[in-house]
Amino acid sequence: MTSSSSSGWKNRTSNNKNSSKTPCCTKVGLKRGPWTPEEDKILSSYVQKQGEGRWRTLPTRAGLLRCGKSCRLRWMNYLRPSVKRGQIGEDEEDLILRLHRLLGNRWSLIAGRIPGRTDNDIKNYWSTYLSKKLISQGIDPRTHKPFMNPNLNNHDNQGRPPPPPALAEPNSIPIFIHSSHDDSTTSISPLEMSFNEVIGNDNRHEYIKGITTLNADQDGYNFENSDGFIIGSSLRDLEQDLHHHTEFNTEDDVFASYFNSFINHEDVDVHQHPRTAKNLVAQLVDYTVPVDSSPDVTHINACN
DNA sequence: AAATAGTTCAACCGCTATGTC
DNA sequence: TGACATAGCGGTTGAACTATT
Repeated sequence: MTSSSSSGWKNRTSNNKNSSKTPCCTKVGLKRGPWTPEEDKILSSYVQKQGEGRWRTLPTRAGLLRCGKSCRLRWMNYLRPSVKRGQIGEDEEDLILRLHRLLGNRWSLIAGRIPGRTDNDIKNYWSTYLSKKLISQGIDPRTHKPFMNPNLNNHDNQGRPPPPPALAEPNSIPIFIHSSHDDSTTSISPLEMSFNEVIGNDNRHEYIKGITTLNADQDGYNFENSDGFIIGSSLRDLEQDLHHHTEFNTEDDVFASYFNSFINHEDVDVHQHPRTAKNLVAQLVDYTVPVDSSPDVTHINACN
């Protein structure tokens, strides 16, 4: 649907619950509702010439009868050349699911990791399609875990029970993994995280060693995998991501300390707080690894 | 063919974070 | 340090569209 084809946008000003706050678009003479192709053209050419920003005064400068907020939204969500239109692909859907499991409804952060998609796109796709898909699989879209209360698993209108809960997704962000029988670590520049996961039973100690690298410095970080995705854009984002999503909130100080050591390329003694270290690495190494099944951390070390 | 129900998604709102003075 | 402006976020709305009865 293109907004420019619609015409009946109702003025909702009179319906505002809080009438003491005046929405910016209620100013007399300012237009609301769907944008026309002419308005799009004016806004596009103005922003391409003058650049983004100063949205409040942009409408006057550009000759648009819109509020700045509306102009910004139209540009960011629709007119920007980098905005990708069309169907969301399987790979994008998979990434949205995994990022949502980690980040929750933080649409902007999720969108920031999916080139060309806006937060509005992701949000709409989630609420109209993905959340329903998870529910139909017996998975709670808020927690990404199977519904605990069987009453929530509604039978369909023909009395059939819902399908069984989906198994955990396979690790779909490949990282470099090799088998090893020793737990020594190998340096990988510029920063290495290592983990060992015991497989087999107690009598058969076999380790899978996973190694990945995170290029981080004071200006930012990137975490690239073989899918070609670069996850993350700024150090602050990463810090916020991790702090908001650690399930060990009571250990925030330890977590912060580990994290600071990590970004400062300092060695960390993981044995004092193994659970927090495990959580940190689980979050860093692979967005798809649930904390419950994340591997045991044996080492976090800096290398130059 | 018409009525109704359900879905989609652009655009809105209120609120918060951040920057500037 | 506080006031104000601005940018950006997540939640919500509702017209347009599509499917079903």
